[in-house]
Amino acid sequence: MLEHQVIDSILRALVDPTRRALVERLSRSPATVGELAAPFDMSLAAVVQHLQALEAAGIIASEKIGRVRTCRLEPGGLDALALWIEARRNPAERRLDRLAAFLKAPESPADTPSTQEDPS
Amino acid sequence: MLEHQVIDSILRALVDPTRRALVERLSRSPATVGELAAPFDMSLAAVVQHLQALEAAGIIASEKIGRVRTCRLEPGGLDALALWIEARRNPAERRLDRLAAFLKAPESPADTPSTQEDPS
DNA sequence: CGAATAGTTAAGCCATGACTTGACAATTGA
DNA sequence: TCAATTGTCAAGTCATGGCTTAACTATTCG
Repeated sequence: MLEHQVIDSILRALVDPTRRALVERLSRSPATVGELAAPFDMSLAAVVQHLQALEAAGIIASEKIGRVRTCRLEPGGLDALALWIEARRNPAERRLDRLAAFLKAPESPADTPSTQEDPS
Repeated sequence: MLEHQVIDSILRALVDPTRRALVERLSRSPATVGELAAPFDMSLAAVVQHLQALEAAGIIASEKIGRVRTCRLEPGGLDALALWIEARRNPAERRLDRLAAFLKAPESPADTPSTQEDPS
């Protein structure tokens, strides 16, 4: 998945106030779907849909034991967005993007454009 | 404006890919509306609307000289979101929220609930 | 087993947001 | 002054996203 799309899904997840509240709740401790839904004035199904969006974005993870699903915050789930922001904060630090790309490169360090280029 | 709403408007601004591209462009250097619109396959009016959303969110600023408007990135425009993310990254640092609130408190440091409470 | 619990999925409704077009305003150059 | 440039505003169209209800699955308890 391209970094660009990762950031897109994170932002689409966080733009909803209910999902932000869920993230804030989970930043304190893990919780079950029922516990997470309780404070909200909406159906359980709606909360489940929000949780699915957060999980698809890699912001939370969950495990189902028996009939109960427990959700927790995914540690590095917001890193991509934090890096994007930091890169725009000070343009001089836009190298951070390359660093991030390098750090999570899968294989073949030979095909990276790196610093030298355009030998035409 | 409450911090909660600031974060909301920042996220609503950044969730659109076109507006993110505009921010990325402006993170390199200021530019006029026409220059900003050029790379996009959409009407100038649409780009203007995007720029208004970014400015309303405090992410960019602009100044009109003659008939040309020049836009630039607003230095601290993403700070509120960056702080929110940082606070969720490590729950132990959720004190950052209080710190941020304190630093931009207008007056009357007497009405802050602070740490002690519920003397019932 | 049978009923209650906990969650999941699907379908549909409705508000919001992104884009278009067209009319308009204001500045600048010939 | 007239025309081109640069942007702005308003109204309307269309797709997307958030919520609901209803039907359904899977687990636990009596």
